[in-house]
Amino acid sequence: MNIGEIAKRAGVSRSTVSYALSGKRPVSEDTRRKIQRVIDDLGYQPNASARALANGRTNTIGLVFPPAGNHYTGMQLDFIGSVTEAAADHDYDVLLSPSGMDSDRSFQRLLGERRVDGAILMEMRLQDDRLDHLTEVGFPSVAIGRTANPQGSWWVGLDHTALAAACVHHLADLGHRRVAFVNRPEPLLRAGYESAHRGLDGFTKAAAERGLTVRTYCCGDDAASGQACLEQILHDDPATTALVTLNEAALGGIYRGLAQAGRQVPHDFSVTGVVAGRWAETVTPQLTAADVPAEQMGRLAVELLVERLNHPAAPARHHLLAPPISLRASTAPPGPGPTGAAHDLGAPAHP
Amino acid sequence: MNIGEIAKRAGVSRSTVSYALSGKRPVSEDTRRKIQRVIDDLGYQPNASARALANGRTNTIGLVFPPAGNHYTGMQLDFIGSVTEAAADHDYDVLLSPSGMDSDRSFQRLLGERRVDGAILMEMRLQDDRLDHLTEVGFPSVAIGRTANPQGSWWVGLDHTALAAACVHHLADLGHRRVAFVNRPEPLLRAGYESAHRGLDGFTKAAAERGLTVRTYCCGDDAASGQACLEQILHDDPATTALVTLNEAALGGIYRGLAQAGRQVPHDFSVTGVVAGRWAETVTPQLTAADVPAEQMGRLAVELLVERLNHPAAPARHHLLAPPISLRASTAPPGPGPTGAAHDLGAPAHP
DNA sequence: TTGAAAGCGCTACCAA
DNA sequence: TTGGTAGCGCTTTCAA
Repeated sequence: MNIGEIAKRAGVSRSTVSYALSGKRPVSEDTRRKIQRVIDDLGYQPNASARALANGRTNTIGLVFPPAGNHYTGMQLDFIGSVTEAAADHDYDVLLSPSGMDSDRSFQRLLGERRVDGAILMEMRLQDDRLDHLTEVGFPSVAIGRTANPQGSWWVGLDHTALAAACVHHLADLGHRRVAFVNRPEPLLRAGYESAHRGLDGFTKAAAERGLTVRTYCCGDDAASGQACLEQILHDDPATTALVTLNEAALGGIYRGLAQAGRQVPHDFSVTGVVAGRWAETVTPQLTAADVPAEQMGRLAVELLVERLNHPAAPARHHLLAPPISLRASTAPPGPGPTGAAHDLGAPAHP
Repeated sequence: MNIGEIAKRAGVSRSTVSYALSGKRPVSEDTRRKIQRVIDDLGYQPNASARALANGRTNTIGLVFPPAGNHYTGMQLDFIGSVTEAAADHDYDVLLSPSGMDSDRSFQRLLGERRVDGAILMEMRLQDDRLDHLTEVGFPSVAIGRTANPQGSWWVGLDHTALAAACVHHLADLGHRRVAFVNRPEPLLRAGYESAHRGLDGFTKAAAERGLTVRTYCCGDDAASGQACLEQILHDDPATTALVTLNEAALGGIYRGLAQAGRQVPHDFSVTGVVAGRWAETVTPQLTAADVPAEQMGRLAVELLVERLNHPAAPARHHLLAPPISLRASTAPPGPGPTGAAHDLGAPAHP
């Protein structure tokens, strides 16, 4: 059933039906009611492809979500969920593309075949060929994350530098002097992942500023790697009393490694980092962390994109978020150190 | 740029270009090369909407993934990831719909506006209005999960009954007599969630068979609820020595509750259940569980759907999976009970 | 306030 | 082996 059928049954022309639907031209209350009745009776819905072909808009946005290595992280799920729901609120559908690079078949389909009106990019890199490509061809997009040079582009990002620094200051304030940093997997760092780089930067600078002794590690996105990484940390410097992590998926493994090394959190060892709140609360003790507001970020990204689609000439806008650290239960002043067996020295070793 | 432009530059007709692209009609090697050259030069890609309009296929599949309550679970992420990648392998794109019900706007768009060729349904209920609707209008779909009466429909599911029963037998074999069951949230159970119902069934029957004393609980999909639920369990029957859970998101909270109650896993208390392997390994000790093969299920669902799309008259097919229990570290023979302080009975040497 | 008709870009039928 | 052309179902301009 198509618009012609509706027109015939309502005794009007196809254009009138179209206008009655879109409201782009006045239609007498009478005919509009007549048409609506037929539409309701037949449960008519206009064909999306035809509509897209005729007016050049698909009412679909592309969500480019490459796997971060072998698999996806919990944070990505939060983004996908919030983007999809926000999009639905604006009557947009979301088309998924698992593309890691500009040259992916799936990415090419998205753009080249004009399946979507605009795109939201996840897992940004400091130099991002996907974004370069989009900007070059003038395709509307909003990034979750920002490149090294984000001027003139649309994005909603997290101030990873400030967040990692805040973690360092928090630990330094508690009296920690020897702190490790657990980053995302090495391949991602090499690929130029924004969060990994800026986080590392923020950590390093703040640590230098506070005169801390630090070591930095890359760590696979899974529990086993987290555990291995923690073992490495304690092996490299048993006097380490705290760590900062960006690696949500490794968190469970880090805790396990700590437990097996006989370090109790937070008495013997403090853990903090940048992690979506929902996942920070699954570990025991709950993680004191800068909570990634994934829900809000997804929603903002959609809103920016919709705005951009509606106003093609609008100047670039962005949101840089820097959520505060949520104090939970995984940090405390440093304990007596690796040799001590007592867990009850109320006071920090280094005030 | 469109197919006409290509035709003009290659000095052939539009139909020839079309056939050269689709291969549905022989084209001389000469002209095909000429055409290909122009296409490569201009980077031409056919417009998806036009193509969809002309041949009635969108090359897109819909993934209907309703939030399970307030938010999404880790397992859903695994499904989304595997479905998207499997679809990409078949040159299909994936359109997301957060629809919980047949009547959702987003669901109606998917079908009514013919945005997709077929759909994959997640979060099945025993009576599922979405599937009823799809079947009624003859829309090709594959469900991840199955209804009470799955005959004649396409699905890939998990034998939750057998899986939950296997957990019970595993615990009974170890000597546990008082066992709790931690289900998905109550609203989902009331809504008729398949996994929640069949899991509960399998648990109850197997427990009766083994003469166990049991209590069953519903539990919110988050750590806080898990903790609260565990407290309730120990309050209701402090002699409980083990539990079976389907609730992956509550797992961290369950462990926390156990720790706070002074029960060590697995010495004083055993935990097992049905959980995607990746998440079972984030807790310490790692969870002995029937691993949900989410990756495989997503892939199978796509393959079934593609088969169905290519052979509209093919008889319904399905896959019922029943993965074995992966023995990890969270179960052991029951300890001395709630009063005992000794943690060094016959349990495994390794914490 | 309404209708007729020309596209949108592609596919596939009918002829040659 | 190729070209011409009539749709696919909708939007929108032009006329009335």
